[in-house]
Amino acid sequence: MPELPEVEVIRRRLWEAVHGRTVVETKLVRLSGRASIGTLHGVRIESVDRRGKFLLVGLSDRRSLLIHLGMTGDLYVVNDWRQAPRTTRAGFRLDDGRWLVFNDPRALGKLELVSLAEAAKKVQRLGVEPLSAEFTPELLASLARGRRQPVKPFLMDQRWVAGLGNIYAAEALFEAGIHPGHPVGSLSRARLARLHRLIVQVLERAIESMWNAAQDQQASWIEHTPVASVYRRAGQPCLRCGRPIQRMRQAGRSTYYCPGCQR
DNA sequence: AACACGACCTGGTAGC
DNA sequence: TGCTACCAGGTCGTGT
Repeated sequence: MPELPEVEVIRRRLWEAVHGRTVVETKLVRLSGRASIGTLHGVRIESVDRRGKFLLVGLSDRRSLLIHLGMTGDLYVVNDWRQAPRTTRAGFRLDDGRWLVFNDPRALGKLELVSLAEAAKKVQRLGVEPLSAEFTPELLASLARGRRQPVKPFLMDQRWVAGLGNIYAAEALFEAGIHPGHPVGSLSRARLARLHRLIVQVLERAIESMWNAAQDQQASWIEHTPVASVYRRAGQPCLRCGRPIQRMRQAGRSTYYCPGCQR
């Protein structure tokens, strides 16, 4: 489920819950395939950072837990191991008795324990952070220049801009009034500037609204996106013009858009 | 370059 | 109720 806003909210909740705590026991469950890690104990959690859709949990032994949540991953703290769901893949007991749980029903996530240098290297190939000062209309324009690729797959490619996934790419394009199939390189400067602004806005709004919602909940996943004007709304009327939202296939993924509002 | 497609995995739901 | 088919917020590798 996690794109940038979800991962960011998870990061903030995690930081509040675990910073300065020491891991005293590791439980690995169903941890095959993409997840690999040794056991972990006696190390203090010193930081929880995010880069794109990756979480980096910095440890006192100069190593880092590098986590990608895949499609269905979640990371949170429970008071008791018995509260961890059946689909849990790893758990870390903290020195206050609580458990940091990596829950991942579809098991498409990744969790690995690497050196700080290795972690840095792995996230190095990611593109610009869309909520950083580095992400400007000019940068977006220069990334787009000369590319004939449809704008939506372009936005979802983590090498250019890191953190947008299927939902927020579709939502930002709807807000910007841009058709997802429009070749990114032939969008006007003004439209790219508008897209830039709406990417930032859509992400910030989602973080804010989920962060507020997260204050009330202890451990459960924030169920749905606060901003879904088009995503998964095929056949339903567009909130702006009333025409039915369309679904199309792009690069193997569903794209939702309004044929009236998006050109 | 820009796709399509399959692999990796499991669960929810719509339709019969 | 039970079965099937399709859908799903991601990434990676291969083929065309």
